[in-house]
Amino acid sequence: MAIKAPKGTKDVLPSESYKWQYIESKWAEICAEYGFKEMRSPTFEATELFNRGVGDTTDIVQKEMYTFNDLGGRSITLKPEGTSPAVRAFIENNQYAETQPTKYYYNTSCFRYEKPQAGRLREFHQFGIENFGTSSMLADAEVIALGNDFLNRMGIEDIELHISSVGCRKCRPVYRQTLQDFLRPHYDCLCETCKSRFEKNPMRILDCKSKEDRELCKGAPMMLDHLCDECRDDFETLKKHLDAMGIKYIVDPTIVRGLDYYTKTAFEFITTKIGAQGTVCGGGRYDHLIEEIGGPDMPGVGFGLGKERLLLLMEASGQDFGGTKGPQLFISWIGDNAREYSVKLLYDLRRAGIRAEMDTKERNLKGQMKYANKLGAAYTVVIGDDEVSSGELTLKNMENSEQTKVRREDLIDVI
RNA sequence: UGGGUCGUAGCUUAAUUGGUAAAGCACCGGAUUGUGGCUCCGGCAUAUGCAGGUUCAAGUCCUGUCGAUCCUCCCA
Repeated sequence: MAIKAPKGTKDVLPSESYKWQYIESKWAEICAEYGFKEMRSPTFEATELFNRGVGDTTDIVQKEMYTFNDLGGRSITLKPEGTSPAVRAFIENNQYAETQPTKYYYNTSCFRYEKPQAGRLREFHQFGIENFGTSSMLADAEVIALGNDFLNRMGIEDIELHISSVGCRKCRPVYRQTLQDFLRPHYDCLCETCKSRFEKNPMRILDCKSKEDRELCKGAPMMLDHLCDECRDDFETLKKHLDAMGIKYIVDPTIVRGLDYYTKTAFEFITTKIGAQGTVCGGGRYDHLIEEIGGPDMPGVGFGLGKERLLLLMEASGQDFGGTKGPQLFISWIGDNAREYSVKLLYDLRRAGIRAEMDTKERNLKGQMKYANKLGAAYTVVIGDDEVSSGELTLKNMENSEQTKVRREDLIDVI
C-alpha cells in the first residue's frame, strides 16, 4: 500500500506553487508599504502558551490542538494560530522596551484537528499582522485598511467587511448577564446547540440559523447597544476612520470571535463564493493578551488571513497569478563533442543569469525539440559538430520558426 | 459534534433490469535518422479507494472502513 499524506493536508506542486509565490510576494510587498516587518516563530510552542493565550474554554484548545509530549516530557503543541506565538516572541525578546508600536507580519502554517472540507484543512496557512503597543483606533483602522487593500490588490470584489465591537472587561460581563437573563425564560425552547451555547457563549445564540431561535432572539439585547462609554466611543471613532478612507463595511453585531482574547474591535472579511468557510480574513483587538502571556500591560490588534481560502476565492473569480516562465533558450545537441560544448554553454548562460535549459534524458534531436516546445522555450539552438568548429550558431524562434545566425560569443546579448 | 452525497487508468468520463471494464486527453514510438507545434498511424495502462457480504455472476446491491465534498459546528 502506498503511503498517503495525512488527512487534511495538501501537497503544493508546481502547477499550484506559482500561485502561492504570487500571493506571498504581494503580501510581503504590501506589508512593507504599511510598515509591518516580518517575524517568524517556531512551528511548535509550549502547550501552556495556547491555554493561556487562546483560552482554555475555546473549541480550539479543548478539542482541536495537536498536542503531544516530546522525549523530554514537555507538553508541545503545533501552533493553531499565529497571534499568541507572536506575542510570546515579542515579550521574550524584550521588544516592548523598544519604540512602540511594534508592527509585525508573518506567514505561517497553523494546525487544527478539524474535519476537513473545502477551505478547511488540518494544516493550513495564514498571513497575519499584529500591532502591539497602542490602544488608538488608528491602529485598528490601519490593520483593517491593510486587509482591505490587500484583498483589493488580489482582485477580490465579492467580499464584505463586517465589523463589530465585542466590548471590554468592563461591559462584556455585564452584557452577557443581561443577555442570559433575557434568554433564560425561553431556555427550554432553544435548539440543542443553543442550549449548549447558553453558558459557554450566549452571544452565539443570536447567530443561530434555526427559525424558532431567531424568533426568540427578536428584541434580544445586543452587545453593540450595551457597550460602555469608552467602547462605544472607540467603535464610533473606528467607523470614522474607515469612512475617511472610503472603506465600506457592514456593522454586524453577530460577529463573535471564537478566541477568548478579543476585546472591542472584531472584524471579518466574508465571501459566499467559496462554500461554507466564508471567512477569508478575521481579526480584532486584544488588549489584555500580552499581559495574559506574561508581558507588560500593553494592547494589540491584528488579523489572520487564510491563504488557502484566498486562493480559492481568487481562482473562483478567475484571477491572474502571473504564470510561470519557460526557458529563454533551449540547447539541443547531437554527438559527443557537441554534448560537452553544450554543457559548458548551458553553464555559462546560467551563470550570466539566463534561463537556459537542456535535455538531461539524452533524447534524440526530435525528442529534444519536442521537449523544448513542451517547456515553452522562447528560442532553441542546435549544437552539432559544425557549430562546435565554426562557433556560429543558428537560433530558432519557437514562436514563428524564424532562424537567425549568431556567434556564440554574441549569444547572451541576442537573447 | 451531528447529517447528506460521491469514490472506475496519471486526468476527464463510459459501461442497459447485476452479464467480456471502454474511450478521449496525457505519455512513448513512427510517418519526417540536424529541428518542435498541426495531421495521420501505431504503442502504452499495476484502473472499479480498502475489507467483507449477497449472487451462477458485483463497477452496479448490502455492511463496515478510508478519502473527498456539502450542510451543521467552528474558524483562517
